[in-house]
Amino acid sequence: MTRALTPKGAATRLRIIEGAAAEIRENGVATTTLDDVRVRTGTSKSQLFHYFPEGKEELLLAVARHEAERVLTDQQPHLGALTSWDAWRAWRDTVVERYRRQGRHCPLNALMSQLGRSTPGAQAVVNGLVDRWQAELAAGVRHLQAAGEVDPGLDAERTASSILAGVQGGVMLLMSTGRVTHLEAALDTGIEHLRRSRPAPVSGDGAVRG
Amino acid sequence: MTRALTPKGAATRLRIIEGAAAEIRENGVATTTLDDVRVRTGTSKSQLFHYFPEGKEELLLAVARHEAERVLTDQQPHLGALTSWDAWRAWRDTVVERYRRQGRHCPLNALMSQLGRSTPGAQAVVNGLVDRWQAELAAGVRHLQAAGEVDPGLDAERTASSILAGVQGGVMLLMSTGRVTHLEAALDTGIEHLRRSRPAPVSGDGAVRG
DNA sequence: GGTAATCTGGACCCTCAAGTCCAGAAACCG
DNA sequence: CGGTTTCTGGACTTGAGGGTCCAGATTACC
Repeated sequence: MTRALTPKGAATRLRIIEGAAAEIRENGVATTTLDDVRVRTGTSKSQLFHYFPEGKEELLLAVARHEAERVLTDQQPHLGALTSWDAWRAWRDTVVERYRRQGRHCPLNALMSQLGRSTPGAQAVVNGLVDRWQAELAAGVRHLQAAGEVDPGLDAERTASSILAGVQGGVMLLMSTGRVTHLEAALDTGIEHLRRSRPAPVSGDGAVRG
Repeated sequence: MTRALTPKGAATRLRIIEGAAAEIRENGVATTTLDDVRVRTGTSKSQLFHYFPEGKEELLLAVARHEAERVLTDQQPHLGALTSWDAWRAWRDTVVERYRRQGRHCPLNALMSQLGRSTPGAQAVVNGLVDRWQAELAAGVRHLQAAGEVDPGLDAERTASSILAGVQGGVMLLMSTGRVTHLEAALDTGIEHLRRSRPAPVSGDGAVRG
């Protein structure tokens, strides 16, 4: 992808990406100019184009990749180990907290709007993120199924897909309205749905709750 | 809001809004210029500023209002009469079809990203849309509750909120990935969740399905 | 019909930000 | 070291697009 980059060069490149990401997180992608990035990162125009020959587009794509990575890592370690109801709840809380803090800005969404979703590069970034996210959730569903906590007849991928949609929509509504209630409602409903799916106890155990 | 507008003027103004909306739907807000709108609507620069003195911002806001209205009317008549499971299913199908057709562009989302969500005007548009949408869904939930089809203990607003989040996220994922499965999964899960909440039949009627 | 408003055409301006260029400093490599 | 590549600084070009202006056409209203 990038050829021959001395340590110094790599550091500068990274500094540019992180500076641009911060700038965009604070002021939005629409108002962020290369000059803003230049000033913030203490670089010059030529450096920007040295490391991102395609110009702004390429830089934004790199920032998008960076932000997509953040989205997932910010949910760890919970997202990677959804093996119990408690783990699911911890994950839920982490997500709510993460986005409550982020508030009304969603850098990734903004970036995508800007880049145009049809660009192959943008496409790849978002597809990768969605696929990985959904896979983790599906794995979590399967864990619960294996533990007999969830109806084994449930389609794990489809359920994960629906939970993911709820999270996405909740975040979008948080951005738009400033209220976190949609996100909470979506997460709670999703988990509740899992819980209630528990198969009618074939062998004793009439209790509703574990 | 707008004072003294002759019929002719009103027509021109509307033509501008609709032309701009179409342009944005086709090419995205980021790439749409006033000149594009001008050409498409057969108007001149001075007309644009005559009808939208604040310039592009004001025009985009008008377009956003227009699109927000479309979002709701496109779901009618079903959204307004969610009084039975069949009505809910019809609504579900309408939504899926509507967004499948719309494909990867979401004018409203793009508009919002562009306008900045903090602008009071943009704020009002999206809040109005969300509130009305959620209210209709909540009304639908209450209908089912009144008919004894849904657990009366369920918080109708919160449930509506969660369904709405699912739709929003499903649409966003449709835009990003091009696949409609998330939206379908979210809607189906939401409705399924309502169905399963049905109180254990106190008086006979052991069947699972109506 | 007159006059006062609204409406329209299009040339012009002006800012801002992306992108280019080249020269010079620093780092790598034999 | 000497040559070559990578890296950096900053002035310059370019063009797009939002916004202004004013003169002239059209319409409303008495």
